[in-house]
Amino acid sequence: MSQSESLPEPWSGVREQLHERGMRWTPQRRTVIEVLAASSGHVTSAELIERCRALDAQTIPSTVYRTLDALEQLGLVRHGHGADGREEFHVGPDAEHGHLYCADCGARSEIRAAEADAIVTAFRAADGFEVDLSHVTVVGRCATCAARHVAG
Amino acid sequence: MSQSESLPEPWSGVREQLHERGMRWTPQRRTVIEVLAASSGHVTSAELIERCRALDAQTIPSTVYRTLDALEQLGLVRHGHGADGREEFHVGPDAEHGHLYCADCGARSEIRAAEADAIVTAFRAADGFEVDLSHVTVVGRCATCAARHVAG
DNA sequence: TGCTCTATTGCAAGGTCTTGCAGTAGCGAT
DNA sequence: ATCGCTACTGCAAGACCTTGCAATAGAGCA
Repeated sequence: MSQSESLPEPWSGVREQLHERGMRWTPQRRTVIEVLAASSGHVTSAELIERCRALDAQTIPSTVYRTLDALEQLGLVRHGHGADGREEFHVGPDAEHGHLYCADCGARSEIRAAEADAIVTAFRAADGFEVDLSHVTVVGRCATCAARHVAG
Repeated sequence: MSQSESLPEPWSGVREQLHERGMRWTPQRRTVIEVLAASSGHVTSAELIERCRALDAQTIPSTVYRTLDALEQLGLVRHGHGADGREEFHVGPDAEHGHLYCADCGARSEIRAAEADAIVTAFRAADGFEVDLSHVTVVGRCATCAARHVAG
């Protein structure tokens, strides 16, 4: 009863969502979810683990990874790989977007709808391939660095 | 003088290319290059290391990684990240292509020129961003699996 | 409340990849 | 042929991530 379900959307119903799938609500999962609820945008696994440890010093990395897998099955987070290939999580229900990474200056930005459409459409038309955008990081050179490179 | 430079193109001139950059020709590098010369398409770091060990049991992983970095500076190989984020190398001078990976059946294929152009053009037009295609692995569902998913 | 079933946890081991450092050995010059 | 400079190697430590297994503890039910 002292179930202070103080979690903000879209997390308030996680417990029920887990139960519907025969999964369990545990203190460890609660810790991970609290961290996710306080995060926005992208987070690397390492950051997540570190923040969990701040809430609960006993946090075990493998448990965090497995919890994230579980949450991904519920569609509450999505994982992708950053420019260096390390895992990275997108938080939130509308986390469907890819990333751009400038190999020169390290700038990161999100792929916008127009470009996203261009990609999805190109592959669908040619191969019937359905792209999972959220999983993609496109590497290259941003406008500024590309210009400097040509000029210099 | 018994320099049996029996390496096939584009490897025959590596030694000179290294020297031009103030880099050195060592037995370890020769081993890595022999392995690369005998490879085609894509290879993971792990495969590369294993094959090097077959030629020279003393092979040290970190040396292989560093050699690959050096060769990448010469433009002889390019690295990218597979669907699981692990490193993967493209061998050859025309290694400029990305990959498609089906998350359902695991099928892999290369991104063809038409789609590649669509991507490059979309980003250039919108942001002035110059995409490095060889570094990209696009994850999603191939035509077959997408159809099965809709039908099932 | 107490019991059973089994999803999860904690741990340990293993694979991948990076980094710093001291010693080694290419390579150009003498 | 020898010497000096410094790029490279080998090693060790460490970060990141996965997997198998025995023990633990949620959840529903009597």
